[in-house]
Amino acid sequence: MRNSRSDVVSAALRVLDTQGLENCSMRRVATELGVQPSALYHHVRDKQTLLALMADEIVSGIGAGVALDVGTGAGAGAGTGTGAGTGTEAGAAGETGAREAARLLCRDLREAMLAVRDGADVVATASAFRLGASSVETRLGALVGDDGARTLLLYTFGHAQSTQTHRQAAEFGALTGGAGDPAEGAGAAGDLDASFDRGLDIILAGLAAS
Amino acid sequence: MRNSRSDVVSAALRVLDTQGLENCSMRRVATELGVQPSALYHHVRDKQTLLALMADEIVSGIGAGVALDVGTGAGAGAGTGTGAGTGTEAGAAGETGAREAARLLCRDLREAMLAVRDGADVVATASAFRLGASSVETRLGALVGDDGARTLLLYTFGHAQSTQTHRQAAEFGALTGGAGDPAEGAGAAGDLDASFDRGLDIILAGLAAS
DNA sequence: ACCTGAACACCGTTCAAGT
DNA sequence: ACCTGAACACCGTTCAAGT
Repeated sequence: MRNSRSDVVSAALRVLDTQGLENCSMRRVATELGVQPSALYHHVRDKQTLLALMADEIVSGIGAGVALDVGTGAGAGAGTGTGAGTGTEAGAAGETGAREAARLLCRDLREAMLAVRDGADVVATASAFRLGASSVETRLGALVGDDGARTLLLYTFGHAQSTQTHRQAAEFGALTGGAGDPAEGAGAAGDLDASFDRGLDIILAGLAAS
Repeated sequence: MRNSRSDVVSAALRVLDTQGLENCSMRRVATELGVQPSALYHHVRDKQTLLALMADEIVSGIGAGVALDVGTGAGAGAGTGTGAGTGTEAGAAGETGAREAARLLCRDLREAMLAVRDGADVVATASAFRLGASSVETRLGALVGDDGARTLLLYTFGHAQSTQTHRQAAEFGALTGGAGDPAEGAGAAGDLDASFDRGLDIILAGLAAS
């Protein structure tokens, strides 16, 4: 047994991270694996399938530190017992906890995508747009409802893609451009993180207002 | 003068709409134009540039019916005069008008992208991710602030992409699949529109709560 | 200015054949 | 089960040369 399916996925992720999505061809993955291109098709139906497996790998392990059931379980701060008094609401403190858990989940997802070159593109195209594909979507749905989950996910994907596009442009500019305005290069990374958080705030405020 | 730059863009949009983005190659655009592939490079630097021009064309004419300056001008319902009494707020009615104008702009943008096959993909990758590219972003920024504009745009792009992906899958299923559950096919289109509006509501509620 | 013809360095995928 | 070798039908882009 020379190579397994997960060997192929690992090699593909290595190529992705070093060469970028546009150079992540089946032929280069094969070369990375020391094998003929046709050999890949023994492990994977086609390139699209390989990209989906890569996306799964990128988001695997997301939200490990985030409580699973804030509203209903015994996990977070203002847990289970608040039910009877508050009527139709599931408990105000519990709802706040759910939104905070959703916030952490989105931050975690974003971080995982940004950790590998063009990761946001791969994840967004491979898993965002077939409904209910990811466990993250399910967990978000349980926390803030399906509409909220969808809104948060699309925002998170979009902002991560935008972040990676800007970072690549900045890298390119640093290589080709002049001496480089130091303030511009330094401020950019944190600015993008802050920008992401502000958008997250807007959506979470909207969910609170429902 | 055989062909102009905008002839190339038009031909490319025809190919896009009939064959889809994955088949919209320089060579097919050339064929559509009755010309050799190399001739295109007299009008357009490279494929990426052509895609950007196509994106501009797709979103051109958006928001024609939406008032330009709700908060500051004389356009919409509760115009200019409310300022003095309400202090730091620019007038509650004016803010509501701005958010409603933003809602119309986003709906308009979505509609324009959905009007051509894979239009959302083209617009999102070509113009969403270099900041301040579109006039739509500028207009949204004037209405609800930069963070709100970015959040609304990313959501609108993402949802439109998702919508087109699902529609294509449904089409494909209708061709290859069985007799076709009539309720499934009929309900899908309106469901996606309603889903978009609900997400929009969440974000606009969040902006109102700021 | 606009286009042709030919070439270069790539793609994804299939398929018989090997071990 | 896993892989090779060869082929098929494509790509984007460049460049000399034509009119």
